[in-house]
Amino acid sequence: MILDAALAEFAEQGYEGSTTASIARRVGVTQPLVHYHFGSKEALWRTTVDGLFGKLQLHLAAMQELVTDSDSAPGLVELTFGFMDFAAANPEFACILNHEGVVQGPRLEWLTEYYLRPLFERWGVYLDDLKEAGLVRDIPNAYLLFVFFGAAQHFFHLAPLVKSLYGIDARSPEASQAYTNALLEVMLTGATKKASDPS
Amino acid sequence: MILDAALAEFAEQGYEGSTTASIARRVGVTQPLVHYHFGSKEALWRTTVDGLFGKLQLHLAAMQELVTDSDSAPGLVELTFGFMDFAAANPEFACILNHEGVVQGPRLEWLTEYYLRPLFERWGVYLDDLKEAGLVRDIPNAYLLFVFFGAAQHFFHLAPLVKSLYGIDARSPEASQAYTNALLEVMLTGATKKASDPS
DNA sequence: GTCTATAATTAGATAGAC
DNA sequence: GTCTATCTAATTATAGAC
Repeated sequence: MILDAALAEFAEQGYEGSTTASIARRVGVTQPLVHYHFGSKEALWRTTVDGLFGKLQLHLAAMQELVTDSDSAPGLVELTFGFMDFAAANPEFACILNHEGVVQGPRLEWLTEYYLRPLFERWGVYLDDLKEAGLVRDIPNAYLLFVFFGAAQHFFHLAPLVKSLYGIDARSPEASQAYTNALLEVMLTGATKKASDPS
Repeated sequence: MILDAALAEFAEQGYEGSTTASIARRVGVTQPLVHYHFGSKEALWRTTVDGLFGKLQLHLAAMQELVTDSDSAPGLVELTFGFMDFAAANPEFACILNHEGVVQGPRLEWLTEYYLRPLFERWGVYLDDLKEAGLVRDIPNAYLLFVFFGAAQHFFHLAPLVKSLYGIDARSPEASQAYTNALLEVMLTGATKKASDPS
């Protein structure tokens, strides 16, 4: 499938570093075929990203169905767990965001407008509710979300670096689960040991 | 200065996406001049990264001089503050790591061996000490450090995305300081509000 | 749909004048 | 040291056969 190869290539190399010839080589077809199907490199990139965010939206919608409560706390938990789940299973998501988020330009504007702003605003509404209820600290959403967002993605995004440093396969189910637990523990209660903790 | 332009280009575009012609254009010189000074694109990349990590090491050494205590806690605090300081002032650091950390290869191996493993091991020694002293939770260093590392870099690394989403200039001194405070608060005590907190 | 052939442009790198 | 000129290979994209 050309789109799978394109996702892998764009995730690893970024838009500028990717070539339609290399994408074609991954699938074992010729380079002009990529243009026949998608028109241009730019159009291929958009179709690829559309597919990725479509997958995220489907994943989040499936999780959100389980939440019937009108309260914000379960909504935030499901959104957060759902996102971490997705980020662990689809490291290309973090890779593409980390490539595109560093330079202003039409691709970033498009990503923000269509996909990222709605996602962050959904999170923001939950957080505002929970701050008002006195359950979450009074830290601006931009900071709170980037702390979570950065920590949630880094481990999976930089899987080859994790492997090189610690010999851990960050994309294995065991490591994913363990990292998710560690992150949520730190996000909820901090990394320091409290007097009330079990020794 | 060619090296400054190279750092900006490699940070924004990654190695594959960067061109020696574009780097030359940033400084207003011709493309062959880049080769005259550095020999090849690969050699230019290494010289650029050497300079960046050299700057980090100088920065950390200057901070560490202030720590005379043999205890681990002040050492960890200085290393952590020093790193965040540096990451905020040099967002290219995070950009380059996020480009190179996603694909196995000679550049990543070189980065890990020469610069990243020593840095992470230094952090690890402090953390092990503090875990033994019962001050830090019993979470593997790989997880603990990637939570911090990811959160610490994300905000500065994705400054254009932060701008696009929240209108905040992540690289301004005020935002840097506020984000650093927020991150340390969450890392130390979590994002949830405790009964003991002031209302 | 998938291929071969190829056009137009751009890449990294070298030679040689000043 | 910095330039112009240039080589070779690779890039996006199109035309046309099957």
